[in-house]
Amino acid sequence: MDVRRTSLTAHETRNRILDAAQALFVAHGFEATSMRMITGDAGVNLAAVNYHFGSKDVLVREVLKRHLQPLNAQRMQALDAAEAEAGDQPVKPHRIVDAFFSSSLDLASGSAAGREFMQLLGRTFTEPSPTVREYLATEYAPVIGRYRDAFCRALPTVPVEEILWRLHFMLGAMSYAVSGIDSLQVLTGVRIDEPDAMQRMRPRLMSFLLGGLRAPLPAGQGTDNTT
Amino acid sequence: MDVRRTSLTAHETRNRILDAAQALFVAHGFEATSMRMITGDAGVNLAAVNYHFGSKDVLVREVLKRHLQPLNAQRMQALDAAEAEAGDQPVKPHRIVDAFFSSSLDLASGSAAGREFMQLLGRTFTEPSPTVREYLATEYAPVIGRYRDAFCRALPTVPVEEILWRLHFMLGAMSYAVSGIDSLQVLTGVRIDEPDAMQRMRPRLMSFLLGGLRAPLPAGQGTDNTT
DNA sequence: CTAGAATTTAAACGAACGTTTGAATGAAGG
DNA sequence: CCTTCATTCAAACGTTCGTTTAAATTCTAG
Repeated sequence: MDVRRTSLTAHETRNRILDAAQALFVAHGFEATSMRMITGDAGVNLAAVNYHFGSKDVLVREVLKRHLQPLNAQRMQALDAAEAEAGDQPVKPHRIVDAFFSSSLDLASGSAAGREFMQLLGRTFTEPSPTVREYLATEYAPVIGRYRDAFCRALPTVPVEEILWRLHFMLGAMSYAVSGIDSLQVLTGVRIDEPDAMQRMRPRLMSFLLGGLRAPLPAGQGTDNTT
Repeated sequence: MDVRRTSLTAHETRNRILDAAQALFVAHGFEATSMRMITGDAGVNLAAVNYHFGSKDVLVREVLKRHLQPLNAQRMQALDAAEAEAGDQPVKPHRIVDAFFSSSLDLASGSAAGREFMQLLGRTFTEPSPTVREYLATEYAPVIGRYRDAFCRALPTVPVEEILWRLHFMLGAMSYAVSGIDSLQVLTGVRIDEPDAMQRMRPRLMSFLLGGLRAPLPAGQGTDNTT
């Protein structure tokens, strides 16, 4: 009845599968990565994924959850800290942006696995798989809600719809910057593999995001700015 | 020897395959879309794809090429026109941004098929398939080159590396805004299916992009700004 | 030491994949 | 009319997919 008997090696097998799967998902995508590729790279038996995770779909979710859950928790904490520091004043916009995106960039520039995961995460946002989309939505919903509210307090004169659009644009710029770095290579010759690529991108991305956030609102030209 | 005998219906078969394939690629991705799904939706025989295109890989390229080639041609023309209008003066940055992104947004807001294609294109940038990446690179290289030069002339004080980063960020914000609109739905409740969603997004995106482009350069903090 | 659960293993499962084949179909030219 | 050639069609090709099975192995607890 004691479940924790051989769990040490079991956890090791699980982690080896998760590591191999993450690397292969980045390199080939979810669909194009087969169980045999994963178990082969992980050095475990083909049946191990189904034994430890149940199915490939669950494995995909677990690969994402492993790093996304801590990441979003850190995003919450960073906003907590910024709000505590600001007292009863609204947090300044650039602090909110910093809280959200620094958490991501910390993960991306911390380790090779973190960079790998952020690359995967950026791709996953445009993943059509219903399972993946559903998981991402539930995982992100509370975080986005908190940040939306913080932005609304920080920019009380800006309609909430405008704030959501800009949050969306900022998310896109970052996701693409991290995950679509291969296309950047075509344009600039900068490779993400260079260990300091993330560090060099970071201040540039932050400046760009804040510039976009602070841009003048478009004049009410034809669009229904009823709110 | 006369090749144009039954070619009229042949072209029709080709187009029906391309249309069905594009819709399915958007809904399920390249890998998850099978030949049987495509030919079934198109109402043609299973062997038709291999007969008319040779392989699934070629079909994917043809689906992209059909709209991307005209799109990039229009981007070139738009920059030509802006440069002609500016005479020997450098084109203003906001005109360059407008030339590039208006072409995309025109396509996205023109027809349902155009919107569908732009959604597919945004996803394709993060597609790991080597065949697709290679095609995108060759298709985009001359366009990016022209726009990079235009930006360099318009912003002579800004280092080319900074310009490329910002171009990359802008591309990401737009790609994500168009293709990842499903995640926007989670955040805002705005659905891309609404016919005027693109029109409502357009001024907001343009304002955001220009704000990011004009943002102050990050101070040389720790990064090697040797150039 | 031994009973028993947890894990690993090799082998096989049916289903779906992209592609190929050879005959049937249809329209145009001599 | 008959040949010709492009196209369509149903059927099958071999391969790979995710998953399952049952025996072998490893580990722990009593």
